[in-house]
Amino acid sequence: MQPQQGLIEPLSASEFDGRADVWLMSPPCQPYTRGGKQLDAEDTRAAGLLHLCDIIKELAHPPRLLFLENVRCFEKSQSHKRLMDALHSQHYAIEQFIVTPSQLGIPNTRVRYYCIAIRSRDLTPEASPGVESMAFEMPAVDGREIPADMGRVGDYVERKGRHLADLLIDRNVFTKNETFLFDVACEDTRATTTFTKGYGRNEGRAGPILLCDRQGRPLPSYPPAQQTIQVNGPSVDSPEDCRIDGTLVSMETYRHVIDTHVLDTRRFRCVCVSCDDEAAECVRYRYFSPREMLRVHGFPEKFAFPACVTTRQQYGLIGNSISIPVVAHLLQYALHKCMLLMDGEGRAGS
DNA sequence: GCCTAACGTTGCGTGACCAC
DNA sequence: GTGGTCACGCAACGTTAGGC
Repeated sequence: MQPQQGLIEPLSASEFDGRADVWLMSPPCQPYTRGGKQLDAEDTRAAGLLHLCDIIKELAHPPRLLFLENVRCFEKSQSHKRLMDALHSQHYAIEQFIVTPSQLGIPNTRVRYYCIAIRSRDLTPEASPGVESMAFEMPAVDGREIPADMGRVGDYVERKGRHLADLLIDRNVFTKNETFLFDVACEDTRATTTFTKGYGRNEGRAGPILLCDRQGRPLPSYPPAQQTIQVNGPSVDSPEDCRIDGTLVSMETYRHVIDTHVLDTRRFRCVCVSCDDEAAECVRYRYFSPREMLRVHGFPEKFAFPACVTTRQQYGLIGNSISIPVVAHLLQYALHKCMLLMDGEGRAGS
C-alpha cells in the first residue's frame, strides 16, 4: 500500500469501510491548544476529524482499534464530544489518557491526550459497552513494569563537536528578557519543559535551554547563586483541578502528571549576564541540538533528516512531533488488549 | 492586574530562481 | 540586467487560561 496525501473531507464512508483494522490519528492541534484561539469545531483545521466522526457512524465494518493523539485541552472540546458520540454509536470500549514522557523515565514534559478505542467484532452493546475512562497513569502492558527511575538530561546531550558552539544563545536574549524565567537544564536535571515548533528561534521561550561552557559542552550542575537573580518559578503547566466530562479530577491526581517542576524546582530561573567577570564568562547557555531533541523524543540514533532539511526546519519538525516511547507504550497496551479480545472471540466461536 | 506558557500567527526582508 | 515569484528566516505581536 502506497502512502497517500490529500484532503479527508471529500472522502465517503465507502472509501473507508473495511479497509483497515487500525486507525492511527493525530489531527491538527491548533483548534484546541492553549496557544491558539481555541475555535474548536469552528476552526477549519478540525474539519477532517469531524468528517471522520461522521464517517465512523456510517461504517458497516469499523476499525477494530482506533488510536488518537492530541494536545491537552482536546478532552474539553466539542470535537472530543463528537468523537465520543461517534465511538459510542459503534459500541467501542474507550480508554483515555493524559500522560507525559516523564512517566516513562524520560526527563521531559510533553503532556498529551491519547484515546484508545477498541471494538469487538460482536456488534452487541453488551460485548462492547462503550465505557470510557480517563487515566493519568501509564497503563501496565502485559505485566511489564514501567521504569521507576527518572533519567538525567545528561543521558541525552552531546558533549563533543564544534557544532555545539553554534548553538550558544546570544547574551542579548537574556538582557532583553531580564524578568523572564527560562527553563535552564544541566546534566543533572531530571525534568524539562515541552519542546515546541518554534524552538531555536523564539528566544528560549519555546522549550528548555542547556547550561554549558563556552564551547557548548554541557555543565553538570547549576552555576553559583550570584549568577541568578531568581531561582523558583512556575511550572510550564501549573496544577489545577480538571473537569472532564463532568468528572472533577483532583488537583493531586493531575499534579503528579503535569507538575514535573517538583522534581527540580531550581531549574526555572532568570538568567543574569550583567556580571561579565571571568567566572561568568565560563558559564553559557545554548539550545539543545536537533540530535538531542530527537533523543528526548525517542527517535532511534540512526534516524537522520534528508540533507535538504535545514536546522530550523528540523527544530520545527521535531517540536511538532510525538514522543515515540509514549505512543509505542500505549500502542503496545492497545494491541495487547486487542489480542486478548480476539482470543476471547476465538474461544466463544469454537 | 500582571505575568507566563503554548505541536501560535503574521508581516516583512532577503535571497534564489526564472523568464524576458 | 531587470522584474516577478517563491520559500525561508526573523521579529514582533496576538490569544487564552491559569497562578499569584
